[in-house]
Amino acid sequence: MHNKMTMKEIARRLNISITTVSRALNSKSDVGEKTRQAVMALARELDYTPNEIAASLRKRKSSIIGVILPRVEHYFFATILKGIVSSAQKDNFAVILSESAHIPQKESELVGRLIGMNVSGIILAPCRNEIDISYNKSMEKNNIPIVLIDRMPKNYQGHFVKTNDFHGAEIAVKHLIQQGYKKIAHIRGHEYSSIAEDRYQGYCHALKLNNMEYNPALVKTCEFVNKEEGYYFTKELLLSDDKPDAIFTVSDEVAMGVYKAMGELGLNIPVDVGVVGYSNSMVSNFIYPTLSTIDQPGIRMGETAYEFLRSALDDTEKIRQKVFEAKLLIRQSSVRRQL
Amino acid sequence: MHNKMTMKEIARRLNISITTVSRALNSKSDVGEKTRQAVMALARELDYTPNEIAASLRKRKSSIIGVILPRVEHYFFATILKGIVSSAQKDNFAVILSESAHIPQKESELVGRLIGMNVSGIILAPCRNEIDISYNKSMEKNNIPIVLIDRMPKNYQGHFVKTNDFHGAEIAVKHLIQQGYKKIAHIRGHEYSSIAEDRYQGYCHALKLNNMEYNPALVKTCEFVNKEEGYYFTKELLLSDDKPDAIFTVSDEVAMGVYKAMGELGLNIPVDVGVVGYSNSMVSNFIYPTLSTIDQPGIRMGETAYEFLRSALDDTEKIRQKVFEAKLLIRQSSVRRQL
DNA sequence: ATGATTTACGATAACGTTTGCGGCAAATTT
DNA sequence: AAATTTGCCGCAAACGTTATCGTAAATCAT
Repeated sequence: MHNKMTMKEIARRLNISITTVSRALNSKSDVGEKTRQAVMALARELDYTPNEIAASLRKRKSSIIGVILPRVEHYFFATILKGIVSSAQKDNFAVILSESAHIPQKESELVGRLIGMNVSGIILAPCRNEIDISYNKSMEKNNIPIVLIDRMPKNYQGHFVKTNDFHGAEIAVKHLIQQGYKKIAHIRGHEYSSIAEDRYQGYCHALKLNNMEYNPALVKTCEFVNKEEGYYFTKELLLSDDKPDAIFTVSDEVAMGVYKAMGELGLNIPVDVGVVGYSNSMVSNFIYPTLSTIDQPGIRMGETAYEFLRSALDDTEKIRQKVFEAKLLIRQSSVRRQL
Repeated sequence: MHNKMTMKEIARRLNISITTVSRALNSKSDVGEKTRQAVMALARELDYTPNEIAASLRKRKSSIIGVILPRVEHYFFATILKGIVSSAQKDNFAVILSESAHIPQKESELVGRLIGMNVSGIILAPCRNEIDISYNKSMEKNNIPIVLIDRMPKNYQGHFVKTNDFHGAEIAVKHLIQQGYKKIAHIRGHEYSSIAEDRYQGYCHALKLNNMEYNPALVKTCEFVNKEEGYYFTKELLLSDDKPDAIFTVSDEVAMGVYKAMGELGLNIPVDVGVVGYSNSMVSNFIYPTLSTIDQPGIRMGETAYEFLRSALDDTEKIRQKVFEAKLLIRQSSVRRQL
């Protein structure tokens, strides 16, 4: 069990000051070429690894960014994470990952802890669309830049990266209409989720554009946004008087429940009922029939969020915002003529 | 832009020493009840968040653990990560996540950086099964405990959490045999991956146990272990003279390629060819026909790895090892009588 | 040659904590 | 009543860096 190498030790062995060692290793000016070489060589030989903790204490900022996601194992968030981690790694930035589990209070706590760790910035996928304390804590009080991803409060003014959920829903529903479906239901997410709200609005907008009547009985609101609810609401919808002939769901996962219910009811997708999901999860392309869905470029969103954060560290004025356009992937579940 | 709250500031306002503030906040002894209350109250009021960077510099250890995974967006790893993050959060431990991208040298670099960040331990899913430098760097030289997860070098002696890949493969193949399949192919992973090797050995073992001939032409080795290779090798297998009537794949993802190839060849699963995958990915239960596969409890593995690491921090002697038993999930893709 | 600038380095003080040591009352024991 | 323990607290030194400032020597311009 070796003792840990420090600059002090290198300085001692070379008979120079710690200051010089520091300068040499960080390739700053104010250090002679020979001494720099000597320091570098010895550092390599002794397998010196800089103590970034100490450095960031002194510099009052770290090369660590914090990431807070509602759920880490969820595929879409996992791809966002991938984008963040892989691009952060190129810059030698570390990523501290935490999970809010969709609990606003936890989210706020986590922001506090991240600040305590001197992270130089935070990427946050908020659980709700409220004006939130987390944001204030980070940005205004501690001057740590924050980039919101995927969801965000209304009238939010800061950095963000999202997809155009309104438009995504709109083209999904428009597509169903073009396929000849007449009564299109929507299984949506909570009211306090900005993405669910946007998708719902997009759904309404598409109906209006095509002179189709809006029927509140055809809109169901999930609590947990999972398969079980998709299953439950599909049964409810299809066993009611107002039987829809198409269902647009807020997520692919919910659509999985729709499929299951359809199977039990002996209904054919897409002949009897058309289905369009949201997110282009792995599953959607392999399920039978393949599920039409809206593609969200998770990895690129993660990368972009990281880049925004990085540049916000230097230039604090400019506000960076990016809306990725949603893309409709037409597959079997919504194409009537196919059969 | 407020200035950051520090113990010094709290001390100044209460006219006491920083020492006392520290002791009060960390609820140590040697501090009076009234002063403790006062400190706590003021800290809350000022929204003080401790600077953990400074603390961990002084204490020479942090409440941060490092996690290195080959790929973060891969479902199985994402579930492991979930297990780690959610249990770490309960202890107020932070998780630094990095990705080795299956590159051993990167893996080794990352271990170095994590050590530089004073992490108190590392959970590592190694890319290869070589005796690796990363491990030595962490454990022996710096005395930072490390827990390997999922894969590991041969003859590895330290802490680990894995599943019984040998047995998993064995029961998968045994199941195919019991279903009456006679020529069972195996699409496997790299030789230098311990899990691929174990599964391959399990495959061989099951054949031997059932007096079935081992035919090297029926074993294909992937380079990247993805859909494309599954597709490619399936075509190769089924267009050859030695046409198998069942395929056991090293992962569900590879099995996706198998499905695609089957579709193009007009072959029915499971009638013409039986398929069993590995990992119980989300997809497997929704694809048509549903894919029989081996379940790996990713979340529990992550949780266990974290617990091992935590307890290794206190008790450095004991070596902790856990092998989760693999579980066969029989679904449609391997059940012949169904049709 | 003389002054002005540049180069290369060191001494010192931070950054915000924790901790060993010691002080000094009050409380308790002998 | 003296001796000891206990409770509460502060001083000062760390932890391993980096930033600021100063300074001797070397180089430059005049």
